[in-house]
Amino acid sequence: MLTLAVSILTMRSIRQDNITFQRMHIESLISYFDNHLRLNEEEKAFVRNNFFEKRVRRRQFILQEGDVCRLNTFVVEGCLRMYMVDEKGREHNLQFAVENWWIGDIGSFHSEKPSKLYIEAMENSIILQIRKEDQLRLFVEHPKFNRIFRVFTENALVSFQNRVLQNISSTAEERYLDFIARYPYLFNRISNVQIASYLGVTPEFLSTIRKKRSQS
Amino acid sequence: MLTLAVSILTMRSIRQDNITFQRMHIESLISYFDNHLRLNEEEKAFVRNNFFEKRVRRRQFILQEGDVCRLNTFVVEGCLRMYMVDEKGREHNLQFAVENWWIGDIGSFHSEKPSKLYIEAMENSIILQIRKEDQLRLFVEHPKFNRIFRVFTENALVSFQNRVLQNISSTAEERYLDFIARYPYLFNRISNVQIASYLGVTPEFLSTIRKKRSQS
DNA sequence: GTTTTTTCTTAAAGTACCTTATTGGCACAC
DNA sequence: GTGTGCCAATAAGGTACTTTAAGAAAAAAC
Repeated sequence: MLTLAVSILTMRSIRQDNITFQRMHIESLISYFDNHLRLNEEEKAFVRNNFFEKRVRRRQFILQEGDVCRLNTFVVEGCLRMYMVDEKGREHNLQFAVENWWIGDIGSFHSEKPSKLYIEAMENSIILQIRKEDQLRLFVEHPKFNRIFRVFTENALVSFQNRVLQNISSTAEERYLDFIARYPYLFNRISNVQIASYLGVTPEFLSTIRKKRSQS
Repeated sequence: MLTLAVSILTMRSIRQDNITFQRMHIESLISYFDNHLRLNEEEKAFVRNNFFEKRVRRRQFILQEGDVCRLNTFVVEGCLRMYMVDEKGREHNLQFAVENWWIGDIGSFHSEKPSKLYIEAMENSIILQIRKEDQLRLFVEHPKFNRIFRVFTENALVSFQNRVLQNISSTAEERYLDFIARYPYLFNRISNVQIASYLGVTPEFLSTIRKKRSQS
């Protein structure tokens, strides 16, 4: 009898923890927004009601070529990558996303045309997603989010501009060093194959770059 | 006396034309906005009062390395380019802008840090510019523009993403063909030196690509 | 209309990077 | 234990692209 009571208590405690834990995730998105532009209670409620949590396991896809991207994704925990497969079957990483990053095929999301991209979890991950129609409502009913997302998009644009500049002006070695300097937390977390694909070189050539650097 | 009268008339007529002409320019920006999201009279008035027209001649700069980019620029007529100069003195074109395009160093505009970019007119051009503080007022006083500029920025982001994908996955020849297909009006208008710099290859190599293509 | 500058082309030698193939190491499944 | 990926490293031969130099054509400046 005593044992039973303890076991029920334990279960309840675990359940409680899970609820707290899940609530924490959407709250971390809310505080993320709130840090950019203070939200009122209505706006917070909209976020709570329209983003839903999802858990994806390593190697699971949240978008595949040919699908229309109908969800915008915020990463709470874990790591994902977005990539293209060319006609020779080679993969090319367009973007990684770890904690507090957004990921999605914006082009497909807006045009509602089939995406040419894949988004795959590289680790077991926890994400928050919103449907396109809800995001549109978000922008109409709570115009503040236009401003927030305009700034996010501008920041993303700047980093892609820098990447283009690097690609047309730097060697693979320079791009690798810049990657390490810019994303030290990624560099320790993902394989060199993935980094090579992001930089636009073969893993073999990245390996020779690394060797050369470790020697000098 | 008659001659004098005629000459005054002519002058007035020219002056009149210029005024009409100038008014037309800001109106073309207004109808550009209006096509994206219908503007009311207040919003139109704000645009009329806060964008100012400027004429720049070929080879003139509207931004130079080290300057903070404090203006956002809309091209009414002409053609400009934005580029970086690397440590070896080579120029790398990040973007062109012709009629109805926006150009500016968004990173510097927001951070107010010195830009690493140049923006130079490649033809005599007519542009409309807004100061940063006025654009911020635009966003606060007329929230609709957050939405408009969010969409512009998203479109720009998509095209830079495509460019990154191309740079890491395609050969110079493929990128050249794509450039021609995507921007036929630019291809006829700017020199191959500039196109090469945009694609990230030397003019000499672009020349061999062109030769190879003209033969087959 | 002439000079000056810029653009386009060609060619040869050099370098950055790719392809293919082979190896060994490490994690995970059966 | 043995098989089965997946990842990192290495090497040799090949290709894409650069560098340098030089000449001709076109455009811009005077």
